[in-house]
Amino acid sequence: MATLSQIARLAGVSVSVASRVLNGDPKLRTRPDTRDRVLKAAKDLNYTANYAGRALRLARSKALALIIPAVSSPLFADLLSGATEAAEAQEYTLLIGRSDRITAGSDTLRRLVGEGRVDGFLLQRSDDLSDQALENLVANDARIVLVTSRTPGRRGSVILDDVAGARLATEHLVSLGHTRIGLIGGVPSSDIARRREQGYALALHEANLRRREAWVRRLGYSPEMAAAAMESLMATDPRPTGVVVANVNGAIGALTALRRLGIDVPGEMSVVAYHDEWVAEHTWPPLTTVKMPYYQVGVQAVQSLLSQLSGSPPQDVVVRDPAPLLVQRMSTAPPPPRP
Amino acid sequence: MATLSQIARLAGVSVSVASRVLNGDPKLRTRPDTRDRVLKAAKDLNYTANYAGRALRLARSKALALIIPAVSSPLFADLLSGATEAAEAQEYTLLIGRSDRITAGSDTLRRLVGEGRVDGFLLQRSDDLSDQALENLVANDARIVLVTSRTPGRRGSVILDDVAGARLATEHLVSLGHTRIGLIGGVPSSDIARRREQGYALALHEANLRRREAWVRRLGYSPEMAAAAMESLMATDPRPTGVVVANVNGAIGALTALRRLGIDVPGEMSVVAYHDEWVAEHTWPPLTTVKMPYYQVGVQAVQSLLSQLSGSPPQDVVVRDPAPLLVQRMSTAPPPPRP
DNA sequence: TTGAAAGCGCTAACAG
DNA sequence: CTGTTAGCGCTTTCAA
Repeated sequence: MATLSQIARLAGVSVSVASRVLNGDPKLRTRPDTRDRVLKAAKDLNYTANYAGRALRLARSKALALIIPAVSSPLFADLLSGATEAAEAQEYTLLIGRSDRITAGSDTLRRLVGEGRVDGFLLQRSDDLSDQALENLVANDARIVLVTSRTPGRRGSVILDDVAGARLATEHLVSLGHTRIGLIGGVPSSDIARRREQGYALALHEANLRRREAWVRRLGYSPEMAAAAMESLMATDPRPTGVVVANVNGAIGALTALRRLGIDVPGEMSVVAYHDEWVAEHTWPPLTTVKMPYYQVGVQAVQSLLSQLSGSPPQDVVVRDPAPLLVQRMSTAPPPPRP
Repeated sequence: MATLSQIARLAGVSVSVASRVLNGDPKLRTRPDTRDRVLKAAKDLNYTANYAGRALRLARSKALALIIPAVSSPLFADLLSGATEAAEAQEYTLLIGRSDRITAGSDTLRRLVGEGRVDGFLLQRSDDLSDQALENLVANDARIVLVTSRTPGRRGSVILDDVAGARLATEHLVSLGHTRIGLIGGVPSSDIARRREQGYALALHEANLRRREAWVRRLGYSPEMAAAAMESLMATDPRPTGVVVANVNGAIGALTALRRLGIDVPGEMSVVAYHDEWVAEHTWPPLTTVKMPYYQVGVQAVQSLLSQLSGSPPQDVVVRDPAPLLVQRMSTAPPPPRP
């Protein structure tokens, strides 16, 4: 590849002029034709600035890393698209990492920025990283923003409006006439799970419905865990007629469990899921979901990170736009008539 | 972060010694205690070599990019894991890009390596990039390996054993007693699709079954396309009693179509899918699939790329290990009795 | 056994 | 309006 000095030589100028022309330095005044010669030389030699040279000089890599737990969830695509889009708009490159590698004692994060490979991180924690471990890990490092989760001891996060989302899901069941509504939620240690449960509780409260501890399960979001949760919910008496599953992938597992038990959906049991993704259209029955602005979380997260990197104090933001949207499909219906 | 010269100063040696100690230069002979002082200093200052400095000096970034079309397919996770694992084993970093951005005229690829951000690529083409466009794009660039696809004019690829996989899927239906077997395949311009169709044809041939053009569809792998294909297959007369769908995500769509049509699976129609993924366990009925070594393709691809980068001539490799595996679930059964 | 020094490609302060 | 120059952090040749 061509280097700056080759451009300069070809254009008959010094490297510094070439550099400034190519970077569009605003406070540079040149004769139009010098400028043109440089531009032409760059085009002729098909010049692209060497990344390492620039990074070394500027002490910035213009790269960010997105660290996420599970790349096998289709949900992840939205977040990634948003982040990629926003990063590219600012001429940043995005690296993907897996957060199951990020354990309490690991220095993966520190190493990546220590090496200068990336300027900062978007970190979506995995559920088995405790608040304490997380805080130790990220300390008050302004080069990190937490995605979808927050932790008390630390600023710099962007999350969904989980209470609004879970509330909308619950209200949907309420509006169909359900009075016995269960929740298949995340693990209790997760702030995300707690917010979603709060939304659920809020909707029940406003509908004057009793919230029964026997109808809530907190095993986690995986299809397997949610399936187990659903099975145990079905063993309660009386059992719920509708359930909100706090994650689509879990809802898919829950549907499987119901099928195994021979329970008709939505005839005997309604299921509404938090989050929407393409698979939800193809389950049986197709899942009624609440679509959350996950893409926008990605966008906002890189914007937050970039502004932290340029010195602004870390903020905790919650993305409310677009608002949670109920995508009505076929897994929900009025409850069966009381015998 | 600490720099080499800080280490050197702290250890009371020159930067050159520090560098060589830290890099484990084999032809360096030092007094044990000099070595120890350097190591200790590095540990005390928590040293990590600056990435840009090294990249600039060595003119290599130690980073690779994986460019794929659809990040929303759970399948992708396997490929990514394999590639990541293999890359990290060689101390390379992996970048993810989306190949829908890589259009015929685009210079995204050239720019990424032109800038020196990455040393090379794994490229999984999107179906709508023609052979010709692809060849123009990648020319004979040794910094690229094609993943899951190949193109006649070019060496340097790693693919699955698609004919074996599709054949296994088809044989499964044959062994259940099906004689009227359809195929929902990829678009005709795709070499991948052609190989899978070949495997299908081969199995039919060996079973002395007639291959009917009316029973094959070539619309593509998306759930929507496969659903459309399935619908039109069901309009044939006589219609097939079993169908192999050349991609899981397509199979999920195909199941949806069958449900819309009120056709019982596997009672009236058996469905077997190429590729396995977690969602396949949770469809209704759970999908019988052929699991392909996708993870290993990821591993092999970075190995191939790395060896191309170090000068070996590009090879075309097909991953056969582990062999395609039939994962029997509930979407396949013997054909209905002939009336 | 160790050190000095050059130079990778780039930007920016400063000088003309 | 344009050029000279220092230096980012690193590896490596060469000399001591």
